[in-house]
Amino acid sequence: MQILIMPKAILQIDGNNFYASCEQMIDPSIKGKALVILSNNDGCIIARSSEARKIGIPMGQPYFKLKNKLTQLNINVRSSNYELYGDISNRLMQLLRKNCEGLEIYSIDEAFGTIKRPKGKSLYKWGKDLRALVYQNIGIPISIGIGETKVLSKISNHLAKQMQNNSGIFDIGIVENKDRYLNKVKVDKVWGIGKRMSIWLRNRGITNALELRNMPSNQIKEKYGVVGLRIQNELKGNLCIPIKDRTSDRKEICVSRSFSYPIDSLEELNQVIIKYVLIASAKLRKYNQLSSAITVFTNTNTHSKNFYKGEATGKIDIPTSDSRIILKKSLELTKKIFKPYRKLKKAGVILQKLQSNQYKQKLLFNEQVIQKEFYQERLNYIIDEINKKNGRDTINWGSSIIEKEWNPLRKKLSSIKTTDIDNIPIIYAN
DNA sequence: TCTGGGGTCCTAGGACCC
DNA sequence: TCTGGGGTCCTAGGACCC
Repeated sequence: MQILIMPKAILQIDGNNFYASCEQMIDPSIKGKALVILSNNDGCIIARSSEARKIGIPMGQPYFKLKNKLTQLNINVRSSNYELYGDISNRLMQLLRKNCEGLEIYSIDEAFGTIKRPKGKSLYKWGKDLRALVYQNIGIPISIGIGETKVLSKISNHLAKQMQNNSGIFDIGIVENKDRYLNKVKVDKVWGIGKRMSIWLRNRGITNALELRNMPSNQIKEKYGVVGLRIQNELKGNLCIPIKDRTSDRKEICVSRSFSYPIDSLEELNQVIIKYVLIASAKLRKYNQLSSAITVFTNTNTHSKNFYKGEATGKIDIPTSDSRIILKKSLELTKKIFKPYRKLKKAGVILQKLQSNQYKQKLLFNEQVIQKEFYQERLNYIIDEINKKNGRDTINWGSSIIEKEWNPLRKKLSSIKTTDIDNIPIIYAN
């Protein structure tokens, strides 16, 4: 991991209503209209266009509860199309990287950047130009918050979204009356303050960012240790959470899904675990990393009475990214967590203890083993390449043939116009 | 009938070592 | 009566994030 040199200004950039904006970008017929995006299995609402937000459609609600209302109000609905969002995200991040000094990609729709601040000057104009450039090239509206630390730039972005005339840009690093702005931000909107902490703070009369910044730090430290202290320090303008280059230093890789219908046999559970292991180990190879521990887990419906959760972890002696070795281990673990007569609703695998493959232990054994390892690596590589070109399931291990029906439902999926050649829009010229 | 998926970081406590 | 002190490593679980 590379920690970048302490900068003068931190930027926090995010795509507005990112999933909804992506959908609206590829389908002009829903531009400017109310739209919601559903999670896997079309379960919950996980994103809304600003129009849907204005109407008062809540976030995180189960779709089945709101289905009628959405139809009545004529609100557009889409299943989540992660291939599309991932592709747009890559383009966005590439453009941002070109225009910032340092960049930390924080999530699919969000990044922290660094830029030198011209002495005592606001970066508002600079941000406005960047925003225009992104809209022109990617077609997605963004917001930019600027401040001295990550926590302050997050707050700045939050405020930017509320200011009608600011075009989604705000620079809290240079404003005259900073405290007045901090006073406006509710304490639970501060980055790093979640449900538990905000209840604790409110019980002590701390309701906004300004009060949090000014409260005695020993109280925070006693209750929330360095984590709490860091947030307070960042509010004071002292950079404690560095900008990181996280392109290759993931700590774990998790692949998990809910099934479209419950599973109750070991064979079926094995099948889905195999599928998830293959996705996870391909990711591992993509990031040039090796894993030396794996966890598999499964559970029944979280809302049911006899909730069951099984979890097992196993070590892999020599760190690897070889699908076959990881598969073998994961199936041993699957046997441990399977319970008959339980209607399993979800399962997943987590690859842990990741390390870079630059430091791979060389085997000390004979030539034959090295040869075998070499061919194994080639085999994995070739499978990845073929799947990258032709789609994830083009070629696969014999054991992973899977019944389609377990795969999550996406009834209202948009087509993938930017990543799939068959879906490229056709324009007819007269 | 129906309730997402993928991460990070920190701490406490146990096992073990000298 | 009295029961060292310091350290590391690992794991489970909490809290938070998008």
